[in-house]
Amino acid sequence: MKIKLPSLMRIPVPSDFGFLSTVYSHGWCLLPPFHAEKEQPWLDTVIDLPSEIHVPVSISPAKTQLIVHTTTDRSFSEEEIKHIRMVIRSMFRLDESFQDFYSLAQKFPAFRWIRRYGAGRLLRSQTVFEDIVKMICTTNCSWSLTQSMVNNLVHKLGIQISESIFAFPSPAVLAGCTEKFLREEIRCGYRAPYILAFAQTVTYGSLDPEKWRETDLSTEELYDQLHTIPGVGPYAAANVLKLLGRYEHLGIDSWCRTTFAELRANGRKVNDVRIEKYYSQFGKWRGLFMWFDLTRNWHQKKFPF
DNA sequence: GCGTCCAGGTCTACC
DNA sequence: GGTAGACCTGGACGC
Repeated sequence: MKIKLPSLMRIPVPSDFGFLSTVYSHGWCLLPPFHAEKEQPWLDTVIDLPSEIHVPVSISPAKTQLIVHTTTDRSFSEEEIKHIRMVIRSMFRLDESFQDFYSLAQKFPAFRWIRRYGAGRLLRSQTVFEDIVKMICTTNCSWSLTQSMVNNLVHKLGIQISESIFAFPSPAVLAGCTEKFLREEIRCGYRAPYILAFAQTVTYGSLDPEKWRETDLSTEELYDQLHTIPGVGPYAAANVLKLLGRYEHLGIDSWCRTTFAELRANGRKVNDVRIEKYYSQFGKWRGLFMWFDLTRNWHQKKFPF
């Protein structure tokens, strides 16, 4: 039986969930298919159904719920509606428990703000594949170049939904590209062979990164597997791990070093050993503590987007 | 407008 | 195991 997707789909959220704090938890909300307007309480994106239908949605918060609007007037099966709901819950990390994280944060006065602001959740893409491709695009370049690469990927290879809305390209589409195209049209530079090889391994090989969101592998085993992907080094592997719900690695980059130095060392240059040592007091949550420590100003003053 | 320099994370070759 | 250099791009800067 086919039923119409309601223009208002409502998804309950946990009491410790903060919509804006999650949307602006890091830069992903500015990379398409995500689209967020400066501090406006909604997030646009495109949900890809298994039937290869792409559904544009706009998500906004209510008191204890997310409200999902869609502009499409097509009908959806119950399974498709279930899929849309599951994807949105996964993007906003609604099914992850942050109780232990908040309990630990409460013990440190400097970190009590995190729960107060409903922060703690890191926005993630629809698929692990998309998160990894985007993470490779953040390596060794400025944020503006990352935006340029992802914009090109989506607008030149993704399915067009409307005039301005595109879906993220599938592994198969990326696997069918040439290295030359990725270099010259997407402007990926030397990352082109890495992205191509990853997409081809996912499409034609045995690698299924989506399994990593539900796996019995230890964090170190998972880290090692991520590290085997060409183009994914310590920084990228650690930050993909955070999007998989594992926070034991810090994923320190140059911005983290500079910000830590300003925040906790009076501007003096610090090495990674000192940063690791400082956050080791937060145990398995240390990666998340580091991130929200360094981005505290975003939440308390003004999001930098 | 043009040329040069620099920052950024990963990989590879070398010691 | 540690280190140096190459990879590539866009932005900043000087002329």
